[in-house]
Amino acid sequence: MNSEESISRALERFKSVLHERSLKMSTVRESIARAALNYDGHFSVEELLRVLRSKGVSEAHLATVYRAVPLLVEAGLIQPALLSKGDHQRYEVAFEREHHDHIVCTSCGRVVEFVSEALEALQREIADRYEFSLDDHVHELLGRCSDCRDKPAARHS
Amino acid sequence: MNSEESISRALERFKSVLHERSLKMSTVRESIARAALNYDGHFSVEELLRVLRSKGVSEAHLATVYRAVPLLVEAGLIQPALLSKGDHQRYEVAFEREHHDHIVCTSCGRVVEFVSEALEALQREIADRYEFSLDDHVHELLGRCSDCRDKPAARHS
DNA sequence: TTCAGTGCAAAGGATTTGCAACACC
DNA sequence: GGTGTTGCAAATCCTTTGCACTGAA
Repeated sequence: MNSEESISRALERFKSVLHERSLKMSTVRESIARAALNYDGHFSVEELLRVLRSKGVSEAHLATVYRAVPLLVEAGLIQPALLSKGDHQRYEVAFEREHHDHIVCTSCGRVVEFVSEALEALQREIADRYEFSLDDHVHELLGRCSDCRDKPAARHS
Repeated sequence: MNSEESISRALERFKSVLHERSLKMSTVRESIARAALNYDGHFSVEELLRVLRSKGVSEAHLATVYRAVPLLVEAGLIQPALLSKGDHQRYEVAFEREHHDHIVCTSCGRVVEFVSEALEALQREIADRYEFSLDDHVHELLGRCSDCRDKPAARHS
């Protein structure tokens, strides 16, 4: 979810990244970018396509969306998320959003985002200890939320 | 890598988990379990099969290994590892090994395991904060090791 | 006008599944 | 002897690609 101004800046950035690679900003590409930027939550390529279709905004083809997604990632508009969810890769808006990690309920699938500077610091410290320069990390906590604690564990997808 | 005694205990456990599900401990299943337990590092199903074949221990079929792996995971002999490595799922020995996370060099692919009680504690704290019971987590640090810091980033698979 | 973008269909690659023959308990 | 197991091949599922046509700069 983004404000109109934020979306404009994001599209501007997208366009400039495309330019650098001598690629073009097409109508379809822009629709896909907008749909992604407006997506509230974590989406798969298939789900993004569904939104595009439902809004009648565009008749984008599945393959086209698959081709656009890596470009959106490269431009920093979206980023991969929810690695542990077995099925297909999911993404979330990254543009002008602060870094966060996720805690996922394995029973109902609820996802909560959290920010912990202590955690970030600790990770930098660990990377230092092993003489790694830290570029990124994948971090997800898995458990059961307050509503599901009593129910038996059951991995959702 | 495990001692002979550890392997015996692991096979015992495997057998009992199979029993609970009225499944059987076959020769092939045992070979697969042994190969997995002896594997030093992080393996894919395909790689595990390769070891089985090379040792001439067994003519296990790929599909059979795919069928055995979830059972080995359920019995706690192995666990999924290296989620962020795009290609296929990898596993590592879990039986009688202490919990650890990984730091991966995105340039040369080197993987270092680390243990941090502070990190574990912090994760429990965060789960508490959101009223989640913490069952598990996925955590990988990505960066470049001391040998690769100068080289440009290049994701390995 | 010239590359790049798109739709479509077909290819890929990892994993799964149906089924008949086979092996444990 | 009766189940569960295995090999094999075919089927899936997500994702990628080749190609002829369309579109943006």
